[in-house]
Amino acid sequence: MDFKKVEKKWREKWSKSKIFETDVDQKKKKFFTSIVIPYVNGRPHIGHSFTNTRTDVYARFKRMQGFNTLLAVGFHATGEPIVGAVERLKKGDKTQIETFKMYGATDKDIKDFIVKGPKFVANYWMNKFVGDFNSMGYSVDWRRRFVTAITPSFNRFIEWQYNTLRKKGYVIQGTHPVIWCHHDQSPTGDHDRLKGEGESPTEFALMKFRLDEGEILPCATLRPETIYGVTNLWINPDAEYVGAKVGKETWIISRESVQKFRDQLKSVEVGATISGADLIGKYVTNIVTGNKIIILPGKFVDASTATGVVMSVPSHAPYDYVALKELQGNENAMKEYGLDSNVVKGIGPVSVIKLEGYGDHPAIEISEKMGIQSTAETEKLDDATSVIYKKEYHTGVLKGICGRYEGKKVSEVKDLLIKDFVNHKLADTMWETSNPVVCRCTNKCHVKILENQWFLKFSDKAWKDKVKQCIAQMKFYPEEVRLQFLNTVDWLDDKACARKSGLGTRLPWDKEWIVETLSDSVIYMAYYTIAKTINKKKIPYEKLTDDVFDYVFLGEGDIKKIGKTAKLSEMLIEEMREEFEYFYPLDMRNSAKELVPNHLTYALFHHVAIWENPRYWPKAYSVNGFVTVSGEKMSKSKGNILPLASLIEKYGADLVRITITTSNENVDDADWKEDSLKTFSSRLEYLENLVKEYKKAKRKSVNNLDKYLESVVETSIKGATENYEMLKFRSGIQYVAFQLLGEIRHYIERNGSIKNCNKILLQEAVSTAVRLLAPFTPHLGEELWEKLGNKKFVSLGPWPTYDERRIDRAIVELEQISKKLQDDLNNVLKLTGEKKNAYLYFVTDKELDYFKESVEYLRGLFNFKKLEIYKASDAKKYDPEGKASRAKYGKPAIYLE
RNA sequence: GCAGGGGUCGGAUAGCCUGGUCAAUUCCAUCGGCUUCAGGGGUCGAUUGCUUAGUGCAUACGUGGGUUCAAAUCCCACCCCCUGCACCA
Repeated sequence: MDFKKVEKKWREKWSKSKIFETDVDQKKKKFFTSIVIPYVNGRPHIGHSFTNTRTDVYARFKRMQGFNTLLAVGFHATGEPIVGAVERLKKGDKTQIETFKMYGATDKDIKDFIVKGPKFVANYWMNKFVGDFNSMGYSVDWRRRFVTAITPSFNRFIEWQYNTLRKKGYVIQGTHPVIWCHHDQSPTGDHDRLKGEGESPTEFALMKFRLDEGEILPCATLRPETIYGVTNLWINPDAEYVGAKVGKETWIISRESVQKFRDQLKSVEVGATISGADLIGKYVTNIVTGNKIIILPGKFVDASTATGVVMSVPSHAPYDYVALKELQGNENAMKEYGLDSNVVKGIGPVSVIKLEGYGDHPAIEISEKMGIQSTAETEKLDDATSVIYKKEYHTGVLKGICGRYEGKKVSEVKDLLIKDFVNHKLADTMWETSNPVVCRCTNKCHVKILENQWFLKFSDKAWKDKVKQCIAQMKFYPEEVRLQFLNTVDWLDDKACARKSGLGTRLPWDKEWIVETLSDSVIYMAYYTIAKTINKKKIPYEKLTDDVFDYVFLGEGDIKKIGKTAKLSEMLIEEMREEFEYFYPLDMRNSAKELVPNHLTYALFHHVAIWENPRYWPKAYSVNGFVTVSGEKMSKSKGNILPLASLIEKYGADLVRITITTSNENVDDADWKEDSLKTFSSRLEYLENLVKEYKKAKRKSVNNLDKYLESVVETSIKGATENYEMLKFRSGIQYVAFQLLGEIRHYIERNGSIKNCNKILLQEAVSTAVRLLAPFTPHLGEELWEKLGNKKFVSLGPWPTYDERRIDRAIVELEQISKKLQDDLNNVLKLTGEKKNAYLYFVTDKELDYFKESVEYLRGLFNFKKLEIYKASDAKKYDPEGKASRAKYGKPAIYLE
């Protein structure tokens, strides 16, 4: 069949007849779902299509079942990527140009992108999306589309959403540490990093040491308990330090760290520059213990990390021990910095922590065991540090030297120590990452505390409980993901919901903030219900006041007053209200698993916050995995991204649809294999052929085989319907493409030829197969449906119904016995070689009767001259070797000669 | 570190929650036969070993142990793999 021609034909018919434009119909039950709003900085590839096609298949299934089904699609442009892409294009970035070109942008388009900017880019790709979705045969009501951040009335809707949330106390303001790029003046997310993926801001204790002159040298550490074992400080002699006024104190810190403190809400007045070398040899007081210790040179000290001042605890820190030993063995270095070698050599480790399995100085032990010779062996040192740190943290106990903290476990006392030290002004704290983070712009990042940031108060216990209540009444496919949602709700903390850059809607009460992407795409499904009216009547956004939305979505207020102040006709307001009331809630949301811990969960938070009444909460979530291509992850670098358009061009939409949707049905990754495409291609051809041939069936009488076929049809309908219902498309399609079609083939073969088949039953079987496949292969479905003599669209049903009573279990069992008997005959013949005559002995009359109809078929199948059947108890039977005695029910005895 | 998921006969998947009917589902792959079939067609058979007139036995479901008349399925320990951890779509 010419798939492309057929697909074009039906796409046009659908579009002309508008059957996918869904309006309120109070007489019919509705079904509302939407495709997860795609981000338009490119074009759909096979990855999107897995999730999206599953959604369309489900919508089509529901539509065929008779639901007034609305499948809505909008588009997403909120955030940074589109803006970023345009920026990169301006700089002539090759990868960006290639990416866009791969999706079909021309040189001229690229020029337009640069000149006309982000909104143009978004609209450009949106149109491509619409085209591709249509080519795929998605049954979308396009009257309801919009683009977030770009469609003004949608932005108005988001303003209403945030005003409402704020009124209810769900939006709060606060400070928050983020990893910050000073160069870009923005937070640096994981994906924006050249180095340091997975790093997050950590609060370090800042231990203070005082020079005799009064200046403070602050050392950042995660191990404040080791303050009792500090033997010296390390300063990088080559680095530049500054004296800086911090509060009432003067600190000596590396020049690089000044900006950090400023970004962490400390006022820092920079004074004199001090070279690291000048500090070497001076003494400071450990203000916790009162001990005097010396400052030593350490070139390994990174001035850009923390404060550039490091405290040395050789007993418990491998780096410090190795560095100290290195210096003690280096007379030249000591001389160079004017150090008294006797003093340096006199420094010995001070033990602070008792650690099982180790002696007094775990760091020394492990360094020696690992044979670490110099501070240059950073890999080994990092390992050693990590081992000691973990072990001491979990099992170490503080010794007597720690005064009132003696006998406490490190893990128990750490927080208390920091608190005590800070309270007594012996220490401060600062934010830093454990490992360096480098921004894509190659700048080194540090932690900044953002002020006046707006948050969604996801930590709110009552809010969480409500979400859990929502989860309890929802359906999940597969059921296992319910747990993931519950866990997400538990660990979710306050979520920053606004940024200062990118596309988006401004917070109505604080215009310098823009609502962030994951926060403006959580209740947009509600907007679909009213988008039709807004788009059709071109309602200007100013008329969509908060009062209007309150009335439409919440049923609050007096419509007469609202209409007057908003200058909007009451009728239109009522129309929107009716649409919302009819279509809401969302009956099914299908999505990829990556959205479980964010978008899908946030959507629940927002729904329960805005709509108190559970009637409006989402009904069901379905989650699927990602798509790999022949076992490999799709990525730009591997060059294996498969744009949807090129696949449709190559194979036609129906084949792509059925192959991708049945490639997997749980949350594991789905693999796109061209091999499976072949399988379906031949199955569909066979079905097509059946539609051509079925009319040749002439028989009117009904025999056992017909009853068998009838039973198989019923089982297939049942199996397919039940599995589709749970979006288990792979299992469902097995009933149709493999079981049902296979059994039809078997049926025709058993009848000898199509001509001998029962006319009505064969037609019914074929018609059933066409319909059960139609959600997957809608174009072919329409074509075959038409060829079967139907006048209406198969897309509108009716879905085949099933009746358990039509399944004749006895007949099914007997046919299975027959298949098994064939196997047995085969086996015996293989062992004995060819035989002329066959004799079969049955225990029951039931079997004997059934096989009477099959004698000729079996004889022909094995080329026997003669095939006779007997009841095993028959006295007159022919049975020279007494085989009949071995017959059992379901296993007739065999004699061959 | 915190949280979740998983390791099944060449590949991919089902079954395990509610132990036995599981040598284990289904698709694919490979090999062989057939179909006047020649190269993305259909169909039948084989793909742990031995044995056999359609059978039976022994090994098999990450590793090691346990519970039980009986375990892929329940319990314990261990090894390995994957995913998410936020201001980013």
